[in-house]
Amino acid sequence: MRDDPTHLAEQVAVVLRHLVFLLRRYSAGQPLTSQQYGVLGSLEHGPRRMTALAEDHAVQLPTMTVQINRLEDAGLVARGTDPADARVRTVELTAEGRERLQNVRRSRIANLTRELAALTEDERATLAAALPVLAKLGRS
Amino acid sequence: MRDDPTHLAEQVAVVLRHLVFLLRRYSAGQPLTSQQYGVLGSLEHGPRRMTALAEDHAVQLPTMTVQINRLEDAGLVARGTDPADARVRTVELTAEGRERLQNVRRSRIANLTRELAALTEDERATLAAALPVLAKLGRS
DNA sequence: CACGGAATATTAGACAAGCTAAGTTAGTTG
DNA sequence: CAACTAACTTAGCTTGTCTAATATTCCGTG
Repeated sequence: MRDDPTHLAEQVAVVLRHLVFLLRRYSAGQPLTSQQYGVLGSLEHGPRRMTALAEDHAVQLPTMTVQINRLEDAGLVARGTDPADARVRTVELTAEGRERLQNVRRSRIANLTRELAALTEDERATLAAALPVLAKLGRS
Repeated sequence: MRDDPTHLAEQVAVVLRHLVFLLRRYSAGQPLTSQQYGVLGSLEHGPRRMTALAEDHAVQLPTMTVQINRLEDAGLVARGTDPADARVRTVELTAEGRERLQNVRRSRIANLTRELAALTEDERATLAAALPVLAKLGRS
């Protein structure tokens, strides 16, 4: 009964709700929304096309168009074109976008680090061991 | 270095993003939104007042008013009044609301259970051990 | 090479979820 | 009792998402 998947599932469901809640609290009051930071993150390693961004974030293309419009208005990304295919629009970080991304990432990591530092070493080890398992969920 | 909080924080951040993503995918296409199910869940153990619901879900009162309006229109909750204080509106599940909540919960648990069943017993144990630690995050 | 279909993106229009500010009604207190 | 406070609701805004419709470009076939 200790490792009954259904029983475990109920506990996981509770914890997941807690975590979602936490994340929402973390990102309240930031200059950009978490979705927008997510998009910036996708551009970290170079330009991407609209379709790729939409797939990355599991949204429809028009949704991504709206997001990129706003980020472009804010000067954080720039649109370009693919020389090989004029239908394709590319998107890349501006210098300011890159800076913003780094700042936010640092602040997020710092927050999390503070929370993790409050745990015991055993707890951190337990958590670290579970991360690969959590990462596996949903990949099936 | 293995248990350096900053390093761990980076990994946790990645996994959390993954989990949020997962949850969003789970709740796509359901008849109600996950927020609405969340509200139904808060009513499971009896009537609550608007302020209490808003606090539960960390939203402002007007947001909760809108949610309850929709759930009331859908026949899933009913508003009442507090006999001791006429300013207070209470909200409780209707029979249909309770049924809907149970259905969704069953289906969610079933989904999660299926995913967990695909793991090895060791992985489930690792996950189970980490749940209390995850639940501790953000409580500080 | 012209034409039709496929691919890429944007625009338009809808809805949910959140916010703040302002309004209403009902208790509470000097 | 008048003024203040508390509990909600309403109104109006922004963001994020969707689908449907449109524009533009590419490609394959006759």
